[in-house]
Amino acid sequence: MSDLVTSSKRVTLRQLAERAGVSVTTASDSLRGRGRVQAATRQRLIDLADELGYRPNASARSLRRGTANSIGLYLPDDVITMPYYMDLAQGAAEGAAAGGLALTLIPAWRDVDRIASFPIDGLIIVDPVLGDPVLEQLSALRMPVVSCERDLSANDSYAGSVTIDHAPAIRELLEHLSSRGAQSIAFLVPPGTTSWAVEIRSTYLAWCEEQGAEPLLRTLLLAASPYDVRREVDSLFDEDIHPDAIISAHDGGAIGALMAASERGLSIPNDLLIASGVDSATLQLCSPAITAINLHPRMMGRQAAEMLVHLVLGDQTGETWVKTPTKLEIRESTKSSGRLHHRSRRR
Amino acid sequence: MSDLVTSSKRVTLRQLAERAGVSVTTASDSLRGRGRVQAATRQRLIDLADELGYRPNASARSLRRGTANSIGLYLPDDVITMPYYMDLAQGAAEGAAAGGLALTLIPAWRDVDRIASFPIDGLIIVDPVLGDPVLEQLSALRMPVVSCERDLSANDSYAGSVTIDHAPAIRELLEHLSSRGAQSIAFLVPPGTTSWAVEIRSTYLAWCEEQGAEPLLRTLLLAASPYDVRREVDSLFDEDIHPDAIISAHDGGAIGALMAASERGLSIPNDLLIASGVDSATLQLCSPAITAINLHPRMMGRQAAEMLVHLVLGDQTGETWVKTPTKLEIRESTKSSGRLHHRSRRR
DNA sequence: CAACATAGCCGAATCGTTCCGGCAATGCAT
DNA sequence: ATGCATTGCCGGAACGATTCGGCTATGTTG
Repeated sequence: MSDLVTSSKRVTLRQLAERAGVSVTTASDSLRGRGRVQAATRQRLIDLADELGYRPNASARSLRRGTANSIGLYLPDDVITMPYYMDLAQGAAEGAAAGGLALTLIPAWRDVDRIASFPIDGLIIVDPVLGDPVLEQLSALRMPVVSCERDLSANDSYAGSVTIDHAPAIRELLEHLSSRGAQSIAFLVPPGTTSWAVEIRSTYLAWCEEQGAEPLLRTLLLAASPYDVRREVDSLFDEDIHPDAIISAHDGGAIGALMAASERGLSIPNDLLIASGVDSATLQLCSPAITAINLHPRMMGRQAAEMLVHLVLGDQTGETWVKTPTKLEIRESTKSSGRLHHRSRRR
Repeated sequence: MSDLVTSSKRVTLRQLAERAGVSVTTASDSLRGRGRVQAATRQRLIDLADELGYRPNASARSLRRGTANSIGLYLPDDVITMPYYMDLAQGAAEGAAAGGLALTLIPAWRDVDRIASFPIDGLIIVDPVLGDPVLEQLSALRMPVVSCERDLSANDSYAGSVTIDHAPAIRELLEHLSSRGAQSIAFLVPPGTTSWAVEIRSTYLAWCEEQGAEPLLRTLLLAASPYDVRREVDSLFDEDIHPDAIISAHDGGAIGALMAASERGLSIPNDLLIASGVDSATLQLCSPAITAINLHPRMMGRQAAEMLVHLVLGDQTGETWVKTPTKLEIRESTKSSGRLHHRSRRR
């Protein structure tokens, strides 16, 4: 029943200082751990602030410090419906909050000026896409920018980035399929406008070369229509190719492959192995559940946010080039116990 | 090459006023359309502001006005990986930006105090879940709160909400299936902790009653494991039930149903119709593509944000209870041309 | 011409926090 | 006792936009 509870306004630093019988300077210094304040006094202020539920006014702090107390998240516009990005966004929000900053979601309008008009101290660019006009003007933002995944152009505007070693991950998947007896592994991959696409594509080609195998590559937009997906998958069977394994870079392609295969009476994983380069909930619900590479998007978002927080706060500690680990989630779609059953080639 | 371009700092109102040879008051009044300023002077200031690329400092404005210039988005924590929510979030970001506010993504920590510590003027609660401790303390936030979808508890803390008329949407789907010859329609639905679940569940039961049909209801968590999904779907076939249509409230269940059905050698849509209560990209990639209800999440997010912007800015105009339309996306999974082929019942 | 109204503009306070510089009191060495 | 360093605390000036009230000129009315 104290007046503190009933007072509708939030407690200010001045009120806190008055209650404690000290100046606002001392109050501020106590709470921020700055200046020269007796330990006892400092603790008294901290306790009182806690008791009164004092919360510093973010606007005032921002004005004084010349910061916005927030970082922005810039997502690719055509694929934002992928659950991957929602996970990443949540991780970023958590990472930002852990550093005392808020996460502002930037609308998918490809325009630097509009981004610049948001009150943010830094920006996370997710999956920089080659040709995005925004990327070329990042320096105009005059704020630290970190990327999730590399920028393909030789863009030196980034203060840091969180990346994934796709090469070993794809190799692990290829080896896995190979160990299950796959000899002809097809690969569906988006066009090379992101470092992810480029990296997994070249890794696949290199691996094929090493193995002396004929690459079986199909290009498929991330935002491919159902029709496109089916056409590309079908093309793998229509010609006299008959792969015994299909990897799709994104989950939709894997599901499309599963569908096309079962329509043709192929048994997964006995006749054909299927895997996805990105994990998603639906892959687990398929029958058989589809093997996929878990890219840990939530962790990636969190790491990017934490890194950016450090940069924004001028913290010299902290890496600016970190890697997120991957994990191959092996599921039924590649669990054939014996060797693959190779059907006779027919035309 | 002007000093304006090279000056690294942003232009302030004071600098703008000095350049124009007027006071800051006049400058502010001109740009905000307040006070008494000659039309010519006003226009001159507007032009100059545009030329210098003046952007009001959000922190200063916030401090002065006592607002944060931002609204928060609070998402359910266990299902955020659904693409539905990513769409909704993007729509909300756009809606907020259209009103000059930023959208802050609130981390999925169920704690009012932490929400209150974010600099936001209002909050969007997406899919209020019965039992969420945060919902009971919304009034402690002392800011307008709008919801996407109704709150099941008689919570009067909302200043507005965006809802969906699920009843007619589900009825349309049921009628559609019925018109395709379905006589025994099974329904997979989450437990009744959200208004969505409750509404579609009761609509289904009511419709069954009207039709004199035996309801075939299975409860399935939104975040159900693959194992759970399969168990519930299988239970529809294991017993002597043999539905000729299955609706799953969420897309994962529909895919699970499709998988289970094809394993049993059922032909979709000839032996069994399948539909989903929520649309998603993967549903279109299935074979056959799965009929679904498009809930227009992006529009919903946008509407909620716009409504909240109005409330925050004290705008009296604008509805506080709006509805988002739905659209039944009919696809191959329910497009059987003739009547369903009813197999002989066997045990 | 006096009295008053209004248009057009501006000074200065305000929001809440941070932090530079300063002041008094105390400790310490000479 | 004197000089100097250190500790503990505080005054007050920013940060940039908004806005209240007030001040001049000019017009308007009787």
